[in-house]
Amino acid sequence: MAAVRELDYRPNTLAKGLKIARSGIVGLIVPDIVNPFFPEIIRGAELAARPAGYTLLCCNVVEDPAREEEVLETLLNRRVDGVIICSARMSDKRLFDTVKRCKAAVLINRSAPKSIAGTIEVDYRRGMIAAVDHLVRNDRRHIAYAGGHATSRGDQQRRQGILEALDGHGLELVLDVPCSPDIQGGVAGATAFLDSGRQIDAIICYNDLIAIGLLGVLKERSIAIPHDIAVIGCDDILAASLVNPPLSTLRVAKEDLGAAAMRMLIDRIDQRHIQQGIVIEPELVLRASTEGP
Amino acid sequence: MAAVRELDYRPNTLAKGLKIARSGIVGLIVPDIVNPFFPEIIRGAELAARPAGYTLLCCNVVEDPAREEEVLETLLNRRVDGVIICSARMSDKRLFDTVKRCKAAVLINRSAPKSIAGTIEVDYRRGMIAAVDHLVRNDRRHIAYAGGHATSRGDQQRRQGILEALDGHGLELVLDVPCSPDIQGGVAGATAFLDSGRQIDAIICYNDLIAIGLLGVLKERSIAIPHDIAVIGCDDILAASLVNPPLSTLRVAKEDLGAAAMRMLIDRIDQRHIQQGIVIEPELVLRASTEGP
DNA sequence: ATGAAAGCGCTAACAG
DNA sequence: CTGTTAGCGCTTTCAT
Repeated sequence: MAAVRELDYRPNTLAKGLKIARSGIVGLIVPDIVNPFFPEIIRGAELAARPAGYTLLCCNVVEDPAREEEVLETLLNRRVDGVIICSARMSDKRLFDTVKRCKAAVLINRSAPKSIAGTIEVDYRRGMIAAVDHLVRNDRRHIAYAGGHATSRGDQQRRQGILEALDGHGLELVLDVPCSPDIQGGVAGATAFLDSGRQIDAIICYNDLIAIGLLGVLKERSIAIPHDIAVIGCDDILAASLVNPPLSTLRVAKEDLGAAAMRMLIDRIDQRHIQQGIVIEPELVLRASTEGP
Repeated sequence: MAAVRELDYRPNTLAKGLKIARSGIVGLIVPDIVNPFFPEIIRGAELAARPAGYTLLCCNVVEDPAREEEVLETLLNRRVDGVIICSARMSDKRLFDTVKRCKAAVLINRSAPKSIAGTIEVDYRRGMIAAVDHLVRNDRRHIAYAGGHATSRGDQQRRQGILEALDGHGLELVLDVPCSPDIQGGVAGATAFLDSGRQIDAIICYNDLIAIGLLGVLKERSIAIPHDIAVIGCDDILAASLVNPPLSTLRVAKEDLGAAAMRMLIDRIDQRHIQQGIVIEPELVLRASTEGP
């Protein structure tokens, strides 16, 4: 102990990791760290990781599937003890093949055989049913969807919920436009809606960023919200409550989501497969971009 | 090569790191990943790190100096090749002592002897002088400051610029209230301003989150912005342009900042100390929370 | 050119 | 209970 102080000795975590075959690092892959949805997940995950002695290595893949694979490969070579992947865009086959090589894995918003990875999914289907029901209750009949990437599992679930609910009301989806999941995507989407010439009185968006971009264009074109067109987003990011008019949205407990994913991952690392899959219910938050309940 | 395929061999980065005494990991410490200022820095840093073969290990210290030290220690034990620290809150002594043990380090918004660490600083002093000048030019005479943590170097620089500019106009700072650098901090700050009973016609905020929280309270109390009180934020986060009224602010090139820090760090890792310190000039962005120029 | 061997710093197993 | 040793998987040096 005297020598420790004398030489300012620090244990070398690398060497320790090599010996005990555990790096003490868990990876977290997110599509875009600049999208405010993900930092809260990261924070939840990190808050759960540190007390358990793990360091969180979070990687941003800037919405690029090739980079997603490359990053996952890097993490595996670093012998991370486990990996959490948010909204993976890879094909099932490639994803499962790679993830199988991990000691432990948890997928957020993607399903997988429980032997390969634990899963945490937001029930966007149910959430979107609530959103559509609310719109129809307020006499909206011409509903459009500003969707996300086709490769996104969450996008498919949202669409499924929307179609199902519309069907229940004897309605059809007026328009379905894929958008990149950011403000620019919403701007482009809005233009596509307006240029289509179709009658639209409500737009549901894949996420709040798209909704915010859309809102900007509609206001510019002097379209009254919600009078002419009601808008609903998804995620409930900070900006959703701040824009004008404030945005109705599906709130997702993002920090809880991250923490739950991390706890599940640690359970799997320790070979305790207590819970195999968790489903989180989003909550419909009504603000001025749709009329009251 | 046949065997490589056969056995699905993957090089063990840990073992390699142990041998060559380079982990290939660079650390990035940010005070709060949920504050939209930082994800853009992270992205810039990551985008610069990957082509150079480094993996970015980004750590969130949730505005807690104790955790800041703990995290830095963890990174050192992992033998990271270098560290970038954003807005470090530690005392000079502790910070320098720890950072000295790194192979390479870069500090963002904190100064240090160039032998210990490279630095990237935003010239908040100059930025705030521009902000005050603009307010005074529009006949604001009773200016208050919603500041940040006293331990923040950036806070001191902002205050210095404000005081200097006010002095040049023969004015004094009406009120100086420290706020936690988030929306709640702005809400608390607004209450403190209003309860002070002092006459105030402009408020400059440490960052946009504080300004946004403040804006909410002012609107609630039916105070007209900018007519009664002008508000200026700092950072130009996404939400700044979206709130009502849109927020005037000091724009900082966040992604560039992160990328510049990473390039400087890599230079230092490679023993090329090309640039020792960089100063970034913020840009005054005028929106409706202050009157036009 | 290709191959053998030493050793990075740690832990776990074993001997004293 | 303390002390020694082998070996984790890689790179680098040295001998063939």
